Amino acid sequence: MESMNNRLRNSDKLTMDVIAHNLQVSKTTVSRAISGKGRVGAETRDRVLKYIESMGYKPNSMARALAGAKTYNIGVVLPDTDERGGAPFFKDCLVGVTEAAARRDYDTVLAVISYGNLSRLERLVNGRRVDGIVLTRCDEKGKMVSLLRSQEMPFVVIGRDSSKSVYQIDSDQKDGCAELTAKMLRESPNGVALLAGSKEMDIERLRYEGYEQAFSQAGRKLDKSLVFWNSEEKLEADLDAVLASGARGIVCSDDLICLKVMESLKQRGVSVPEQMAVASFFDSEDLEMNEIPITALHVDTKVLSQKAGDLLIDILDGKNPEVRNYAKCSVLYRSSFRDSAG
Amino acid sequence: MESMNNRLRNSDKLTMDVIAHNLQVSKTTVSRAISGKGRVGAETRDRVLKYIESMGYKPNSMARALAGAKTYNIGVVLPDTDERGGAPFFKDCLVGVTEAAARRDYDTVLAVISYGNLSRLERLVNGRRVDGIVLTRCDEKGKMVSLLRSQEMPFVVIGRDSSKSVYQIDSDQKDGCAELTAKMLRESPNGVALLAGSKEMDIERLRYEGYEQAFSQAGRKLDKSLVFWNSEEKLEADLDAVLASGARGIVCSDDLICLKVMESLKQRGVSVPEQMAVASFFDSEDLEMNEIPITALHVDTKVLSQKAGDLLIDILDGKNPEVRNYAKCSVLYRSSFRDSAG
DNA sequence: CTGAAAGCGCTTACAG
DNA sequence: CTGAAAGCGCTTACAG
Repeated sequence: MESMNNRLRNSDKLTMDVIAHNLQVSKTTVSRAISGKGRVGAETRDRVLKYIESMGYKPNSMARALAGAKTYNIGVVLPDTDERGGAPFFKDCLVGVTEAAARRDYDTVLAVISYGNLSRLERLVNGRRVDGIVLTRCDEKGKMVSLLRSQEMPFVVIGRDSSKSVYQIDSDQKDGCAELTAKMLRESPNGVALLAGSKEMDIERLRYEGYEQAFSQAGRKLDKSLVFWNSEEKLEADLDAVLASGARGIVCSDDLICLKVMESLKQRGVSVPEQMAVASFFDSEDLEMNEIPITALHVDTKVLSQKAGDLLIDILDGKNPEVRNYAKCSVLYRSSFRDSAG
Repeated sequence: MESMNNRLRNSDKLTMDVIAHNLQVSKTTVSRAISGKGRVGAETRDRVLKYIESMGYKPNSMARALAGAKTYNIGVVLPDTDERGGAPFFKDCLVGVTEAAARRDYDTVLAVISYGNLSRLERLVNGRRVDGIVLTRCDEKGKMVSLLRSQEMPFVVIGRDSSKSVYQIDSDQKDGCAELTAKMLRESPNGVALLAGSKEMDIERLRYEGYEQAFSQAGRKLDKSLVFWNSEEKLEADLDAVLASGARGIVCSDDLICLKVMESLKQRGVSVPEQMAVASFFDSEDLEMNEIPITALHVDTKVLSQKAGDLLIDILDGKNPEVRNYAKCSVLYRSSFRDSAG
């Protein structure tokens, strides 16, 4: 009878009060057993844990949020535009952040931003509906950063941000370029040429550093005459030089240059990869869909965004992580260059 | 001095209590002015509203959630798989639902589901982190429906669901087919042929109904000899018949049939759209990318999902909407058939 | 190790 | 039309 009464009471609404009453302990003890914070006797803790498990009790998240001044929600900002090929990137971001968040007991709330209108983000931030924000690729990042700073809302950026004080998580292109170059170098005794873009661009210099690093790590001499800057503008001449050099491998700093290289090599009757290995430091669908699919350095958006979620929650947990963080790039081997070692 | 004191106090943390104190009214009044529920003098209301506006006050959403037993969050479920071409669909769903939600002061929380593991959804539901759920295309919909029902969590499904009691929002293919057929009929005095799939399939019969409707609405006689079921299997024979009939238009019930039709017409030297107009009742990227881009009925995922969000919130607001709801399809005109009227 | 009590910032009967 | 007060379901000093 007694137990039946309890069941009836409980089935109505199971709260810490009810649990405490049924277990003859205090609400405080129940709370501590669940959260793991504060001392509780091991025996008591187990009893509580077992009971809530058996009853399928889940703490009310809103009450927890209010009392603890934490929402356990993180916001993810994405643009409402559908740029060509952009959708997979954003879906991967969302999935990655959400998985990382879920593992640490956070949920993900969306803010969809139209150009010129940050109201959706303001809502999340001003209404304190989230504890922190992940910013994905979007216009007006600058404005958002100002807003978040002024409201003292913690945030991280997926991708490179020039500010030294913005938590960010980017792909480790330098290491990736080094890895790809190293692989090619191993099979190309006469060197590997680099067809790069403008030296003025940070990203181009970074890729060059990776290229450089592969040589020094392999203990090989870098032949500067095989490095071509601004290559789009004088591709044919550069390729003449590469072919004359006897090098059997080319790395291109992006997909556009690479596509042109492939076309020119085809014109010249140079077969890829038999006579010349080719790879790109930047992947794109066009590389995959090319007549001869092209090996390229690939950024795994899901991994990148998982790290972004983890980074944000580290910050929320009061840890002091690095401001700039990098996720490893992977080489996606396709026909234009195969790693015979692997 | 006094006012400065207030400013200092307020800048610390602006709550209803502080506002009530500063305005010499009760918290109750402030709350009512903001929510619009319960009577407040117009003058008082305006004073409150003006004040909170000037102070940039935003009610704490967690407190509101706890007190009101409403989270003002809706959950959206999506799979973690990246099926080919699926990403745009899910991004559009998310954006659509989120926009509809935002307009009605709700936020969107994600639940990413891996196959065989509903724990992420359970978290949202059991922890009462959301007031309702939007289910997108995913495996295990059946299990989810059971879970949601057992927890009495309101939900809607994007797409057709066979259950008569599941709130759902689907594209209005019947009307769309009718519209497309009607347009073609107007320019094809000798009739429009339908190359369909299996009569056993609901969706195929539905499309046929749309086709039929176009005839009756136009006051034209439907020539059954121009309707071909299971057309994939005997396409050449069917096309022989269509061409012999003198019909100048063909609608195909899906993209696969349509692609085959285009190929066969090319073989036969029949030029599209000059000698034969062609369109599909189901769009796909392949239709857009075809040598002759093909006109097709298009489902606007964003509109569909906006309606899903609105439907869910209608339910949450205690309205009693229809169980089955439809969003208009639109005809995407491409080269294979142009609407000369438009 | 454990508990009584205050407090998080709202909403909403209930009583003027 | 307006307010005092209880309550939403937790967390967390504070005091044993």
